[in-house]
Parts: sequence; structure tokens; C-alpha cells
Amino acid sequence: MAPDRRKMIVAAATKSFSLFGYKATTMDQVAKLANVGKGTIYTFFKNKEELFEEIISSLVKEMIVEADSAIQLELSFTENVHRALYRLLEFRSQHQLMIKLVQEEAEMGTLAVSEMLQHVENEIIDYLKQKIETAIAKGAIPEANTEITSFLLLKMYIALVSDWERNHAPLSSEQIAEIMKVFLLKGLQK
Amino acid sequence: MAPDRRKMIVAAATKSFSLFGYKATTMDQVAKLANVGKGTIYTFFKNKEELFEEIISSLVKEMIVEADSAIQLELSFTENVHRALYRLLEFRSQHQLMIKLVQEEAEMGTLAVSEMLQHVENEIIDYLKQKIETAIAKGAIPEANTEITSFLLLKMYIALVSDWERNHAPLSSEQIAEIMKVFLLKGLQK
DNA sequence: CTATTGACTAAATTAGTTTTTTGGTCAAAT
DNA sequence: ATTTGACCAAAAAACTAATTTAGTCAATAG
Repeated sequence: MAPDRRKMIVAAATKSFSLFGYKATTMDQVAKLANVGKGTIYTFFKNKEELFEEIISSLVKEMIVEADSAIQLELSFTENVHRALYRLLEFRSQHQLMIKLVQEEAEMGTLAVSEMLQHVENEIIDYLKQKIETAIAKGAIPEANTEITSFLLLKMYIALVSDWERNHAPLSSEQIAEIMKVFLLKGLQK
Repeated sequence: MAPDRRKMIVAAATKSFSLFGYKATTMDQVAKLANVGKGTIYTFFKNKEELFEEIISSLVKEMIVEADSAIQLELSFTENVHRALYRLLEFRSQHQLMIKLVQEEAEMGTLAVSEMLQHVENEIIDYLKQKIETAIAKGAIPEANTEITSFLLLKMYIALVSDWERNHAPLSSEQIAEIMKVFLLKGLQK
């Protein structure tokens, strides 16, 4: 049974990116961790960035599985939006690789990392967009610009979960759900 | 009529900060621009940062005057929130000093500048908070956590006006007003 | 006397140079 | 047909020297 070199490489790179970040991970290190010659990496991946892309791509798939598993058909659309988003942001704050990448972007501003995080954000927005389109088709919510709506939903969520904590004590899931309800359901108008 | 040295210094520093940013402005330069010996600056201000603070403090006052002038009593609360916020973000994108500081934060990450922009943001949130409290007292909108609500309102606005433009064509004032209405007034629920 | 100044200094920043590291290649080995 | 690691150019880091700058304070001016 020959070891699957490709998988070893991806596993090693994932581990190293999670531990040290993108920039501080060297291809020599990945090769050593994967018990593989450095050249072998380049038979599977064009370069470091493509290896990174593959890993992020898997990560996004994982996230979507997570979000989907949070959705329950018997609940309302609004409730499910909250549940899916909350699961996604929990994922972001609990997965070692995501934590490291967010940190690397903040501290060093590594370009490849910024691009990749932007990409992840866009994927999440696309995911939300699809859910919103389905809800509109089913007549569950009124028509709207789905691109802007999904964009704004995510931004609101990030504001509540991450930005808020810069100056205040973190909000509980229940508090966030309550706030979302005010904005999504009733609006501020009496 | 002795020239008011303090005013000359503040004027010179404002000009230089607007033109070159915080870091690239030297105290020698400010002194020369203000036709004043460098030591004189330090009889009025403890250090460079305190001089900066005074200028930002004036800026915030200007912004509040701007926002207030956008408010019209005969319009609805929601409409006025939109008008005031729009005026504030217009201010940010049109005032030379603000433009320069936002740019300096993005490009160089100057700490003193980041702190000052955070301070400006907090002042805006405080301003919104007062308006919301008044509206609640008048019974115009339902009760809510005013701290979170004002925070979220600003974040939504910045998302629509600034973040959106990273990947899309800018939204017009009318479009933004429409989106705000959906979220503040009606919610997404049918 | 008080208010103002600019030469002065310690500390920080920048510029220039050398050394080390790193992504990627490819001839040799398996 | 795969895999490898010595090798290379280019990028990054480390180091140093030279310059700049915030802030001080003894001398000066009014």
C-alpha cells in the first residue's frame, strides 16, 4: 500500500498553515512534515498559492456543510438565517486555520491571506444569496436585491460578533438572535 | 494686535496633517508653517498627539453640525437617520483631513491615526445614540438597546457606502435610502 | 518678569549593504 | 514514470551607518 503522497502533502500543509500561518510556512517544512521530497509537491501543485487555494476550498466546503446542518425546515426563514450565520461565525472563531489566517491578516497584512479571506467571505455571501432566492421563490419573504441583502446580512453579523467585541463584552447567541429579529422581522418602526 | 500663536499653530498643523498625514508631519514643519518657534508649540500642547487630538476634536464638532443640519423635523425618524448618516459619510469622503487619515491608516497603519479614527467612530455612535433615545422617549420607535442599535446602524451604513464599493459599483443615495427602509422599517418578513 | 525661541540630544526612522532564507527547477536516482 | 534534494535567482531578514525627529531648556527678546 503506497502512501497517498498528495493527501500527505495537503495534510502537512494544513497543519503548518494552522500552526504558523501562510507566510511562516515554508515549502521545505511542508515537504519534511509530509515525508516527501520538495519536488513532489510541485508535481501536484503549481506553486505555494495553489496548494493554499485547495486547502481553503476544502475549508469552505466544510463550512457549508456546517451551515446546512444548522438549518431546520420547521423553523422560520429568519430563525434559520440566524442559525446558519451563527454556525458559520462559530466555525470561524473555532477552527485553528481560520483563527491563524485572521490573525495573520491583522498583524502582517499578508496579501495572499487577505485575498483568500475575501474569497471565503464571497463564498459565504453566495451561499446566503441562494438561500434568500429560495425563500423568495417560496414566497416566504418579499422580493429584494439578493446580492445586497446577503452582503448586508453577513456584514451585520460580523459587526455583532466580531467588531462589537473590540469595545464591549461579547453578545450571547440569544442576544444576537433577538437583535436580528428586530432588524429582519419588525424593523425599528412602530 | 499680537497674532494669536495658538490659532496659527492649530491652523498650520491642520493644513499639514491634511496634506501629508500624521506621521509625515514634523513639528519643525508645523512651527515653520505657523511662523513660530518650535518651543512655542510645546507651551500650548504637551506633545504631537495632543495637538492632533485638539484638531480631531474640532473635526468631530464640525461633523455634528453637518449631521444636525441634515435633519428636518417634519420628516420621519427613519428618513432622518438616513439623512444624518449620509451627510456624515459624505463628510468623511470629502474632507481632506479625513481622506488623508483613512488613507494613512490603510497604507501605513499608523497607531495614533487608528486610535483617532476609532475615537471619531465612537463619537458618531454616541451622537446616534442620543437621537435614538430621543425618538424612543417621544414614542416614535419601540424601545431597544440604544448602544447596540446605534452601533449597528453605523456599521450597516459603512458597509453599504464603503465596503460595498470594494467589489461592486457604488450605490446611489436613493438606493441606500431604499435599503435602509427595508431593514429599519419593514424587515425582511412578509 | 514672562513669553518665545532654536540649538541641542536621545531616540526613532530610514537608507544602504550583506547575509540568509525561500520558492521553484531539473538532472540524477529509484 | 515517479520521486528526489542539490541548486539558483530572487526575496526577505539582519545589520549597520547615517539621518531625522519629538521634545527640552538655557539663552534671548519684549
